[in-house]
Amino acid sequence: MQYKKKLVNDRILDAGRAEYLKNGFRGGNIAAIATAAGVPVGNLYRYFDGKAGLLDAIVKPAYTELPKIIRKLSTMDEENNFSIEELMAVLASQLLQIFDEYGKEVLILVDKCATTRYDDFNEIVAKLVLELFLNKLYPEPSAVDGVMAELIAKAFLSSIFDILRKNLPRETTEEMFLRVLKYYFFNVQERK
Amino acid sequence: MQYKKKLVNDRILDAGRAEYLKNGFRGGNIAAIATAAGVPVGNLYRYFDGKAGLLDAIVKPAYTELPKIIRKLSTMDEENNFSIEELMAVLASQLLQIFDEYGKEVLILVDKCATTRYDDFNEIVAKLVLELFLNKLYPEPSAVDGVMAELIAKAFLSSIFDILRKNLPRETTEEMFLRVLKYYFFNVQERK
Amino acid sequence: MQYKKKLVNDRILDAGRAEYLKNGFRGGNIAAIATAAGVPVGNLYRYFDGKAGLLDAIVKPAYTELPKIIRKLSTMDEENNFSIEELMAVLASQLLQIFDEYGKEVLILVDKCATTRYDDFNEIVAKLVLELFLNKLYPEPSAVDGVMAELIAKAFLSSIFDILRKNLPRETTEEMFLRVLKYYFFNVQERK
Amino acid sequence: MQYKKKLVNDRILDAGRAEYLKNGFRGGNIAAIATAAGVPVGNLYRYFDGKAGLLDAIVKPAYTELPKIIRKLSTMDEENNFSIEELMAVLASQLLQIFDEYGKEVLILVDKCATTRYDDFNEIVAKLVLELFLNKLYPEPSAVDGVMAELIAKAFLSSIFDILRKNLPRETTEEMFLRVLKYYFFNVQERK
DNA sequence: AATGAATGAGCGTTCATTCAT
DNA sequence: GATGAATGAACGCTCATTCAT
Repeated sequence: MQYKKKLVNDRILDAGRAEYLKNGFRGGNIAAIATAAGVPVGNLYRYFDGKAGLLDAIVKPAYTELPKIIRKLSTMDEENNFSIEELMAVLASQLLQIFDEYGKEVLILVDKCATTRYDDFNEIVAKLVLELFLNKLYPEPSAVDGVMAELIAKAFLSSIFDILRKNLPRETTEEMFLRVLKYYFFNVQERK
Repeated sequence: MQYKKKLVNDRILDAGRAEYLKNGFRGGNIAAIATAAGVPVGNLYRYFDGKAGLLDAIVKPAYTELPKIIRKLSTMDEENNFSIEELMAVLASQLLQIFDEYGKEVLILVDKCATTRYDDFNEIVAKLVLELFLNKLYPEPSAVDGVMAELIAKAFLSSIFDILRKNLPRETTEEMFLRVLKYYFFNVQERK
Repeated sequence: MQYKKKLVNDRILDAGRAEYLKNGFRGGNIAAIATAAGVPVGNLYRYFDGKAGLLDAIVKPAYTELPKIIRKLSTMDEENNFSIEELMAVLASQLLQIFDEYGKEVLILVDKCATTRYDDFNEIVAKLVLELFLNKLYPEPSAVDGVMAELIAKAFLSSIFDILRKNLPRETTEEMFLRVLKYYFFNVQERK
Repeated sequence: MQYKKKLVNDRILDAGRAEYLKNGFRGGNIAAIATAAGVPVGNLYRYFDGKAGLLDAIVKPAYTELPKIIRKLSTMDEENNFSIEELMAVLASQLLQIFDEYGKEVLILVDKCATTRYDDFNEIVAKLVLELFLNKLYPEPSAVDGVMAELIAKAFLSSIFDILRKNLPRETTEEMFLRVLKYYFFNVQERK
């Protein structure tokens, strides 16, 4: 029973991921997911706790992992006192790794989870990125600097997610990541 | 009684705006809008052409005006050959004006119009901003430059909309607009 | 007040007649009637007792008059012992007269009063016509003769109403009435 | 479970047929049909495409078959040059057959399909019957003959449908059909 | 008395979820 | 455990009728 379950489980996850990515959580259709997965609706409910439960299963790992990685980077940074260039390089490689594993899930979180319990994902990640760079960008931030830093963090992320959306080859993605990082975080103080 | 109709009309618009902003178009509930407006459902239909018609009434002006203003800026730029600093100043003041009038509406357009006829708003505006700045940022763009320019246009807009979301006092908003413009478009070539 | 009322009253009746004739009672729209009559909806309700009451006002005279006339014909026939030809002539002229006054109303009764209290109109009139002719057509009717007579009465009426629907000039209508009468009631026994 | 689906399907069809026959298409109530069929509303939509789709399922075969049969009769007539008596006999038997299969459906088509896509049924059938008999009734028709022929075709049909409405035993129905045919189409020229 | 805005029950339809087999 | 038919609450919308002005 368990080995069979794994297969069905994955087919449902695949179909759900595709459906939620295409139509969002609200617009997503459980019957369509079941059909795409080749599973009767009733059975889908044996594997997942309904529409919301399936979303959980698809999206929760990415929802917890991405913040975790950025937090780990923060502690690494505190320990090593990275230069901004070093931080950029590490962040780029870490993001790449996450997206290799959770690319679609992240896009669902970013774009398709309005009115779900995940709709704070953007805020959470932006706040973490902000913390990561704030003291490097604005060592003694004014009020306006603080707002700016927040805006930059969000915009940086939205650019990163835009790249992700483009589904480019891995190397191109990597190059774009680095250019974007440079664009956002290089010589920021001179641009005040 | 014209007075009264105007009042009801506005109450419905207000309630609709709030509902769509909170729950999006799909998630928005007509009965809830009617209740919030203090109007029975049926009466709402005397004022607006259903759920979609109400969205039209709320959002169409912003949907047409914002692109129009950017296009006008493009022709002004062609005529006067603005420096990037001049262009930034004019754009900032124009955006401020639009947002004074259509702030919430723009946010609905940006975030809450998936699966409506307005879901191309972000693309349209991004493309126009891109055209506005492309030749100033990358006079002879490479392929990667082109992608970058597109990313920057989108990110710039998302920052602008983030500011809008913050609902800051007008002067602060203005200052943030200018800082953001500077952040995005100043000395870009040196950041390649 | 009373002289004004007459005018408004008639405009509503006209509009209602047209609407019910076009769309039937169920399909008829009170707001459309009010608009066509140049009267606010609310006022229509001061003149008539709603959608059904307006139908009453339009249709009741015809609903009572047409049977009355045929009944009168029956008693005349009993008194004078008309030949079938004479009866046909009198009936034709009487019907013409009724239709001059209640043409549209009869058509509403015939075609557009399904599910109203008038939906027995066809039955009632057919039964009366049947009585009028039965003893002349089948002096000693068998069971099948009785059914036939009923069918003929109904069919005769439907032909009469068809002519009415055509809205031909009065003389043509009259000629058609006579031909139809002749077609239905002449030498019937030889057609058994 | 195919068996079960068939059963539910038929229960809905039965309930729909009864409801449409009683209240017409417009007046028919989907919830009432579902209740009568012992099915929740939602399930009805798994079987039929809504109110209109259910009407289609009930009525379409009759709508296409009855005209088809009359057309086939027309070509048979052209080939064999039937006498009017022969034509009458064939028509009677064909109609009987259709009504055995589609009796109620035809009555819905005749009386209860105003404002649907089937509301031309009476016209279509009348025109076909007219074509079938016109040259036999009035080989060289005058203008008035033409109108008369049309009236007769319609009245004949309404008599046929009246018989159908009576729900008589099959043999009686057959006898009535023949008498009606004889009544309408025998020695017509002598009744001018 | 006149006006037309307000009212809300009722409709056809959808779809996440449950349940009988 | 697997299946997909069954379930019914909830939605957007209509329109005959009422009511405030």
